[in-house]
Amino acid sequence: MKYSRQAMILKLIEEKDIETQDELANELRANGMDVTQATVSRDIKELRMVKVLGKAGVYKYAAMERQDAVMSDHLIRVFS
Amino acid sequence: MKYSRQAMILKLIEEKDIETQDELANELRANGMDVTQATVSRDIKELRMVKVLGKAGVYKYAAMERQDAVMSDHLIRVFS
DNA sequence: TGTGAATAGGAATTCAAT
DNA sequence: ATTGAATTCCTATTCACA
Repeated sequence: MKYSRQAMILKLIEEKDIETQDELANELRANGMDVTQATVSRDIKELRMVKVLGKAGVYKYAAMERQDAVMSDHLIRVFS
Repeated sequence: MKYSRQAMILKLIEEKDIETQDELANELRANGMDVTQATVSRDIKELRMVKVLGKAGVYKYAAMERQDAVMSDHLIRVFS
């Protein structure tokens, strides 16, 4: 089921640094969710996730905060 | 020169939606800066830019707001 | 350092199929 | 609608070099 999987994705990226979609797919499978990279890619798109440069200078996936007001999308800020 | 190119990159992504690094390289060349995708990739990394889902449901490059305080980098917000 | 050419690796999409 | 397999496309990095 899609929504529990997407919820799991958001949880996973908070708990650990996920560098690739394959890695995320592996984590999901380790949590009993059978899924491929293609689906992870679609989930990432729906969740409007991004790949950001982490502190260690390594790329990792991150979630966007929900924002319902009108906004531009060429300026992004990282939050604590 | 690297810094004027990176400044141009930030300007370009504000002016128009850039979907790929090749497209960005083309724009830079159209502005007299001879550059390849490899360098654009490195610039994007240094600038901590991200690829976000734009309003039209199409991916585009966007800049991160400067943030010097300590912060997590798994939660991102789009700004107006 | 900074860069390009080439490549490897990663991600988005197509094309079924359900 | 949702997904996987395969493919295409895109990006990060390697390797050489200025």
